[in-house]
Amino acid sequence: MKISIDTDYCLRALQELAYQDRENPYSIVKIATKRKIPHKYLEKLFRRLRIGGIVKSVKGRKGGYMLTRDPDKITTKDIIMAVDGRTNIHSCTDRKTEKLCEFADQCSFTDFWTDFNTHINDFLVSYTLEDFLEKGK
Amino acid sequence: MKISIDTDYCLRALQELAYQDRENPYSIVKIATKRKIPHKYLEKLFRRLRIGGIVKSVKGRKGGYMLTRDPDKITTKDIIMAVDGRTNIHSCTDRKTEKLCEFADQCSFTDFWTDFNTHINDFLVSYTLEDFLEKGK
DNA sequence: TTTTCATTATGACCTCCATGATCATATTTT
DNA sequence: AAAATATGATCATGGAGGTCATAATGAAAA
Repeated sequence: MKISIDTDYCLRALQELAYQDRENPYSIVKIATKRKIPHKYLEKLFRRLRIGGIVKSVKGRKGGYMLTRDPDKITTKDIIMAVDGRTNIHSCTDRKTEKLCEFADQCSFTDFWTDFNTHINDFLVSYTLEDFLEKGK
Repeated sequence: MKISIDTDYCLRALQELAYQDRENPYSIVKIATKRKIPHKYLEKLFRRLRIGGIVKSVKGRKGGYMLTRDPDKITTKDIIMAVDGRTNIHSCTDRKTEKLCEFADQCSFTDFWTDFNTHINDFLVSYTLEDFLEKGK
């Protein structure tokens, strides 16, 4: 039960990107060096963010990345979903086959896990990228 | 951001133990075979639960484990703390040195992580082992 | 009283996968 | 040509998950 370093990197990188001009692409190398993130690694993360619809890319010289929408429209849930593929802390599925446990409906833990997932989800939806920007800068 | 299998195992095992007579030790082998948990692995987990004050042990023949207190006095937070050593999802510390980030007080993410940890903590405290026992059995 | 046996106690060890990170190379556009 | 993204292969490592061997303990059988 720990946040992945991927999420951590993405939050910092997206914060940096949010400070830039929305209309001009900003390169990964700049973000990476500024925020001290391995830039080859950040490339991979931004690929996921692009597929997840958080950022869009412009190729070639003068290219780079831009946010697809205003920071207050990007929740932490959106970001974690894009980068990790899920936000639920537990699913009543087999760890290997991914199949739902056949006793889930009669299991006394199911409600607990569902409730837990919901709490986390609600929390993550309540924070947006906007919340991480210093006002007045 | 995923619950450890250790937590999962412990919840099931403690539920099983909670169904037994509080005054008589119940052996790990019985719990393990009943709940289909590798018993050698469960031994290690119960060591942590004992050190964490969730269960107490009786050695020798007829020995085994017992809960140290009533199920409604054992929260999921207690269990996860005992078995994983923490319940916080993120700490603003270096992953290797464990030292607190020197910019934590001026960092715009600190509040978010603190808030996140608090939410999870509150949630975990609100559930006890009692909640997982079928009434009327 | 002695022995046996079922249990916990402890630490070393093993295996494997996910995480974290790099490299090489292709593609695009100024 | 240069500077950027795009993509996939590959590498390294730690931690998660699990096993093994052996000692210590204490109740019950002999």
